[in-house]
Amino acid sequence: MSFSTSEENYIKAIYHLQKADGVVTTNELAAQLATKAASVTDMLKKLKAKKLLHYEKYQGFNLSTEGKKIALGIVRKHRLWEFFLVEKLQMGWDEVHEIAEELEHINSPLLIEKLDAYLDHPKFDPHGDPIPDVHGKMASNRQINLIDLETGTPSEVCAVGSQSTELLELLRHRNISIGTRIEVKKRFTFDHSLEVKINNKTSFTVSQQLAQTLFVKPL
Amino acid sequence: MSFSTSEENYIKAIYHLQKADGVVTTNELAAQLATKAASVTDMLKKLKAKKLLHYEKYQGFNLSTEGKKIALGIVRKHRLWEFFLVEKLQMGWDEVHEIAEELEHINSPLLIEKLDAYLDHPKFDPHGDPIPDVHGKMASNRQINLIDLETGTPSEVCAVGSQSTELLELLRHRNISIGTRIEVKKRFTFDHSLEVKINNKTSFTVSQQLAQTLFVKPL
DNA sequence: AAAATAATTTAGATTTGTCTAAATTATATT
DNA sequence: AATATAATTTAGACAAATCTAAATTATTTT
Repeated sequence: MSFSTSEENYIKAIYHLQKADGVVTTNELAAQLATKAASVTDMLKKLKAKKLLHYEKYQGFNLSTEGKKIALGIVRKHRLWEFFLVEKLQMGWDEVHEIAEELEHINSPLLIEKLDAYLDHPKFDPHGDPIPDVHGKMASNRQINLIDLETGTPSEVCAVGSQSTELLELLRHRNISIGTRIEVKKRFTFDHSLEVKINNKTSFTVSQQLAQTLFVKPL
Repeated sequence: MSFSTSEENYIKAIYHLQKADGVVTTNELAAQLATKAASVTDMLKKLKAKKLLHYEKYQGFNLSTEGKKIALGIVRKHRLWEFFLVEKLQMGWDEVHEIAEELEHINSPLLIEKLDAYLDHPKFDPHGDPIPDVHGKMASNRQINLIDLETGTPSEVCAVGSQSTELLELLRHRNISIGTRIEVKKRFTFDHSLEVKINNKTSFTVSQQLAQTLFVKPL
């Protein structure tokens, strides 16, 4: 079965709102989609009829197992395209979201598998969010971008936003790899660079660009 | 101004049907779009109101200057995406059309300029059709794929479907470049390879894959 | 627990793009 | 030139997705 762009947007929005297994309300969803509550109610009936969500009048709603599967497929497409736009087309990570919102509705499993392979099966998108695999599985890490790590919080490098040789060369030179302990010592607002200490030993400066491609898990 | 997917499909179909400056008829267009004549009439009124075509009841129609500009923009997107799918994602040139039909409606001038640059400003898509530039200009060559060239017709190499180093290496080795005279001597149906003669001198065999990336202009 | 307020749903209308069936216009045939 | 046929347009209906305004249900307040 295949879904309209509108249906897909509702499914994705519910997915993001229901975090874990919470229940979503009509007004919440209407706000998220910049639409009216009445429109949401109409769509809920349709999605319920298609067995994509659990919904009883006035009681809130959340995605069924099938609905979650659909949502993860859309999230997968969105994040793979974002990765492509930043990594291959050199777009800024702040200007790719809207374009990915359109690309995510292109319907071709073959295309997405080819794209995934071409990008070398990335695990995280440029914002650090994990990319679900074909079966909907993804890294559940509560990871954040190094640039967003609070000063003084010990943490561990858990992902890199790119596989480019240039980046890997720099990381090797700095002795940074997955699992390396890292802590922000000081931030310079002028150029958004950071002074970090790794493995409680070596200290050095990290550029904004590098900090944006490194993902860490606070310990 | 921006257009719906449906409007864009009508504009593109009219563009392809009106070849040069011919007039298109309602039934023709209905057949092309697999829709009914009545639906076409409805849309024609809308497009006329938007000044995208010249249309008088019962008299046929064709694109206005503005309409052609829109059409060329869509054709540009379609062919750039096809090039991307074949060249980068390694898809077969027979399986990319439908996907490009969806991708061509993504609306982001920045995206298309970035994609064009990433692909190294290709002049022809994988089927040998010229790709319009940002201003709608394109090679007007009546060129065809080498694989479609009739046996015994002298012709001239006028484009290559890719800029990959692997291809360029092979072409240098074979002494083939833009302007080289080429003629098909024999075809082998088993593997679709061709025996060709270049510059009326050297003969050798050309694989199906190579023949599909070479474009020639019959003399 | 009743009244007031907030959230949600229903009813009915609108827009876009489509359709069928009927009416109109153009073209071809005799 | 009149008639038959083919092409096109009009009229009216329908589905999807949205909206406003009114009605209903839930929640909060006193």
